[in-house]
Amino acid sequence: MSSPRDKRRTKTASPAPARSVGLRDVARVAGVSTATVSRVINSPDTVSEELRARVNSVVRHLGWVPHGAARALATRRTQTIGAVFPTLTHGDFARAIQGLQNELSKSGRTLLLACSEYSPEQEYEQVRMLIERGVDAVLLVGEAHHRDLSELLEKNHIPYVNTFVYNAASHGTCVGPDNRKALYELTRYLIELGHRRFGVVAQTTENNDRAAARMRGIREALAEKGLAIEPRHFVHGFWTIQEGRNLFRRLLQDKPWPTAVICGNAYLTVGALLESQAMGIAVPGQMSIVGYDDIEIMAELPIPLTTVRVLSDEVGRRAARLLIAKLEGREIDESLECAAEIIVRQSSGPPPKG
Amino acid sequence: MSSPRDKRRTKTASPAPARSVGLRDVARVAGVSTATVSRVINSPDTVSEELRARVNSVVRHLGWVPHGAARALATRRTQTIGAVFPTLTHGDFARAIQGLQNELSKSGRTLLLACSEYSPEQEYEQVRMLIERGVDAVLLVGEAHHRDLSELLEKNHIPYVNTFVYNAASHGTCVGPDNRKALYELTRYLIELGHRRFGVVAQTTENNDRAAARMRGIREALAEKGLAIEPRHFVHGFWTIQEGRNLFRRLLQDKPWPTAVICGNAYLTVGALLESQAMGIAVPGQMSIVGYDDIEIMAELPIPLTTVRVLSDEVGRRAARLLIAKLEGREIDESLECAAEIIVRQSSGPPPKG
DNA sequence: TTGTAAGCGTTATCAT
DNA sequence: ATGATAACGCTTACAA
Repeated sequence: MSSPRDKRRTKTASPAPARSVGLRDVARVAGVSTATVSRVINSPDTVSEELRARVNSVVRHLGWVPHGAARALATRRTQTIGAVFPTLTHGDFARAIQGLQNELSKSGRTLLLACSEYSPEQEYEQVRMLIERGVDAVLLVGEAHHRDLSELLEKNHIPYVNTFVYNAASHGTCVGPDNRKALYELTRYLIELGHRRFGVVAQTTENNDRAAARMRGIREALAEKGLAIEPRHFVHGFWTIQEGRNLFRRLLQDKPWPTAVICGNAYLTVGALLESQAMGIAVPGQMSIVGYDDIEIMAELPIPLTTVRVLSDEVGRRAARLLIAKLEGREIDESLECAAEIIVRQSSGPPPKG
Repeated sequence: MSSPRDKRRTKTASPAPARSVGLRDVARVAGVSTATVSRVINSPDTVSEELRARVNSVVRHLGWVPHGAARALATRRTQTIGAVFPTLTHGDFARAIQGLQNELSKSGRTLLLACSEYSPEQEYEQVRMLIERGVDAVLLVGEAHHRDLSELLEKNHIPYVNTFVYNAASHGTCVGPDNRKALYELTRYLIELGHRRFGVVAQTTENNDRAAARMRGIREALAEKGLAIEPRHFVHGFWTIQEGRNLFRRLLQDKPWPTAVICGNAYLTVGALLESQAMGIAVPGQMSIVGYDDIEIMAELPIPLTTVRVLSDEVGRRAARLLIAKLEGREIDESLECAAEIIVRQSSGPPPKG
């Protein structure tokens, strides 16, 4: 008498690791069908009290861990979402990842992480790989991507979200601050303090539409008052503290100096301030220095820095909720625009007289 | 005439997303068997030039992306490795993740990320979930885990590695610096400068065996000279810059002050230095302040900080290589101990006279 | 070199 | 409420 189950283990002998306990074993030991075991796991309330208890006890006893790939194959869902960040060491992305992770784990989902190194090609490749790994949805940074990326995602029916960007035109696909508006307002704040001569220490805008939008905000606010940044007062490069120092020094090669210097990110800002102190410049008496993004050190330096605070972990969290909503076919009611709040500290003030 | 292929799509109509192109479609369009398509992907050189070209072109044309779960089910490998970090925002872990990621992607592997929030229970649960997700191997931080964790991993034949720890006794399972030795040597360095009265600003050692090992290193070095830390000169807490400031201030409540203060991590050190400056203490003239771990700001502050540099991204990279070697049944020849180098900057010097 | 078909460990349909 | 069994989309003996 050969039951259908005996079919297993007839031929195959893959070089892969020895198989361990499976749902089938649980079913056999518990004396129920595989369907019942599956139900106990996935919809316990459709199974009688008694069987549920029996199966659960066998599961624990045998130490069975369901095989995700098999489940994924059957359900065509992995409960995994993928994210591609330009870099992982930048403070705001790290915080976003933490928030994302937190929110996902609430619904038993996991994060599959990839890194584009600010290259659209690499971003495309990473997304492809994530899709191959079966992610249910994808989180991206920015809204400028490889030209084939959206097609790739749509062909595969993968919901996605662009983070750290927001503008009304793209509502529903973006979660983040409105970069342009944030720096528009920061610049207005400085103009209202009386500043007219501005310097900018920026990170390169190549493959970084967030940084580009921020530059736009600055320029628009200035243009409204008939102002502009002199070319020699616009310097840009990488984004470390070191680079901030170097760029700041370059900015001040010739007089007259700008009375206000806007920096493109937290690290550049810290660098600029430290260099200004090394050069003996009085901040804000002689010059105001402001930044974008808020990392802890900015508030702790001897001259605490005025900056724009974005709650990056909130960006991650909201992006997660948006993706989950999309997966469940729900509409989302919460706002997708994240506040970008100007935190005025001691590094900004009116320009020097005369 | 009904070919066996016609069996598909008889019953099932899952609520899951519409299926898209599959290997079967590629095979059909290219006029070859499914086996051939599979071979073109996995061992191209066993297929004739002609078919290979034809299949590849159909793959591109149809935009087929192989289904990872199906492949994982068949091969029992996911090419994914899991990592559980206590937190993701701490600088050294972020760098390790970056290194890990980098090294994994070289061999087409991906990182599945989880976070334990310094809780052994949560770590255990996260590992369980990673196993369920089918990770081929697991990276952990530290070597003190939930009591059932190693059994869980071993029962499931999952290779793993403990990172950010190293001691000769556990060679082969650990990749990282020898925390005890690193702080033993840092303390020796201070003793040799002439310091006798030490203060420690530590992060809590609860669920953090790395921090505990570092404390041991300090105490051993002191004990060798018949020295010890006065209880009131040992303060500990969380690990932010803020906390560093607070703890430092508490440390100096009564005189006589320690002449050397050792901090448990980079953020605490920065906080301690900033607070010392706010208090008008001369560093290093009046007091030396040293730290553990090296983040960029430490080198850039007005008084650059002496600290222990650990190449965290190298920890991530080596851990990845070790895991891959284990998966491939290879022995690894490179060292698993990562250097912990004392970087002497300006914050340390001889104690004040008298 | 290429094709056939069994099997990977689940879920879900259908019947009971 | 439970059981039998056909998918899920791929890999890989084994046969040709």
